[in-house]
Amino acid sequence: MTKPGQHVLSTLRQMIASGELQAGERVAEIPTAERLGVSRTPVRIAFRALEQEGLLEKLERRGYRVREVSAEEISGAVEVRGVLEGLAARQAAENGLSDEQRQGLRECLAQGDALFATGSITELDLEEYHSLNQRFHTLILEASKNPAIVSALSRNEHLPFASVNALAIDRNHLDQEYRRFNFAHMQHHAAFDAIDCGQGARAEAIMREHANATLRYADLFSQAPDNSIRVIGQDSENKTGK
Amino acid sequence: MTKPGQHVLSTLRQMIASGELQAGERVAEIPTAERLGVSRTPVRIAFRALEQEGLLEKLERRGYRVREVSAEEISGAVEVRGVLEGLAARQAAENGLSDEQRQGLRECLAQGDALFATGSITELDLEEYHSLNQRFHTLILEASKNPAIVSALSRNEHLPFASVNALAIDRNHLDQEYRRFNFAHMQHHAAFDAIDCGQGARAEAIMREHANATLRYADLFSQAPDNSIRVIGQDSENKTGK
DNA sequence: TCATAGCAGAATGGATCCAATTTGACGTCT
DNA sequence: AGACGTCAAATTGGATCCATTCTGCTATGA
Repeated sequence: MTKPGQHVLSTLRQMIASGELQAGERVAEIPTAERLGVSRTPVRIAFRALEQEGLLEKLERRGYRVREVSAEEISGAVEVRGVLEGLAARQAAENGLSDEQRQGLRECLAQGDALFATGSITELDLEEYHSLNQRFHTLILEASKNPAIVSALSRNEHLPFASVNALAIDRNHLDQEYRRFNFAHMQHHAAFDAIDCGQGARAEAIMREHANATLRYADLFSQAPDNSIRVIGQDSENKTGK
Repeated sequence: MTKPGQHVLSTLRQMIASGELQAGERVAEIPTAERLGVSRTPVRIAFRALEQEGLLEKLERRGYRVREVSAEEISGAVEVRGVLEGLAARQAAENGLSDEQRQGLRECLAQGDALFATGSITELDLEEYHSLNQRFHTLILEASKNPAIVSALSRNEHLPFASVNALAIDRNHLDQEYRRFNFAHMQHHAAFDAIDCGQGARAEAIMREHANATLRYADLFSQAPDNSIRVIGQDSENKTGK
């Protein structure tokens, strides 16, 4: 923990993503500070940042609340991600890839090929493919040489992805997940091909559609959010309907 | 000043946009706090926010520095704005406009028509058109019903727009500005027509190209030989090449 | 019995205090 | 003369303290 401030921020992010802080739950500075063993100052900073990221919403004079993300919001964010990564792919195609960028993308594709070669996939492989996927997308963003895309995306990075990534892997239907990720991987191949050939419009179209692959489609939207407002603290059993 | 914290933030933003804090200049918490007559706490919060907005960059253990925005960065941000507003226009076309949205957009167009009807334009008119323009764009973003677009855009709101909007009006060539804004206004008409007819793809294409109208094109990039963008203000004679 | 006023508790926002770390300079040694 | 080590100044980061304000309950009066 070389940077305690950043540590508080990422810890809270993780607590939200993991569901330790449930959607709709109220969070206050003092209990959170005590819980994490730090002072109120870094917590205050972190709350502001998390509000910016869309993970918290401010209740005037009553602290913050973990935002509930609706299905529409997620699909809207996915669409935003689609056009931005589409733009990135187009600009990457127009700029041309450097040798190391091409190399990095090819490695991602090859490692993915190896993963899917067996015809089945384990839970562990999914984790590995996930990091592979992240790397591929990051490389395309870099290749666009447009930092504004990253900025615009960083807002959505946690809102849809923290929710979707935690949710989107259905470990009870690994065969179904296999097909979904295999399809996404094929889109990666197509996107790389288009970028490497300098086909900007095609690369854009592929990446734009590809964003939808981060969803499990209708399957995703079946969770009922709890509308009750609770304050986190030591007495969480005291959350009776009051 | 009901919200001093917000006040500090917007004051600093204004100081950067107006050039009172020059690009590349270092800013520290204590002098800034004394200058604004507040404590270090709100300044610290504001610096974090300004860093997020891309107006400041952090120097490790040495405070912050006002970022210099390159021409490439601005054109990249404009392109991001283009695809996002294009997406908004398409979704607005797909969703259909509500009666009041249609009414609001038509009012913007009519007021713009009145402004341009005389065939010439004064500096005052430019200010008015500017607010008109803002309203039009905001209405389209609202009509998209996709808050993620606004989120993604808010990051870019200050970086390119604070610079470009202040920059982009060349008060010495109002006739040229007239033609430029007239063209932009025609694009507004076209965009509204496409949205109102439910032509999503056409609306998207128009708004996407329209983003470039926020630039003075090549003219913009010929003023700063060092690639840095300067803000025109009251003391524009002090812009010696240094 | 219901409504209103007042009071206590709680929570944020800002100010100040303390600690840790880095920068830059100065002096000395090789 | 140059380089290295040490020291002081400055600056951020975290912790604590005080003021303000909002909420919710309670008590009293109609």
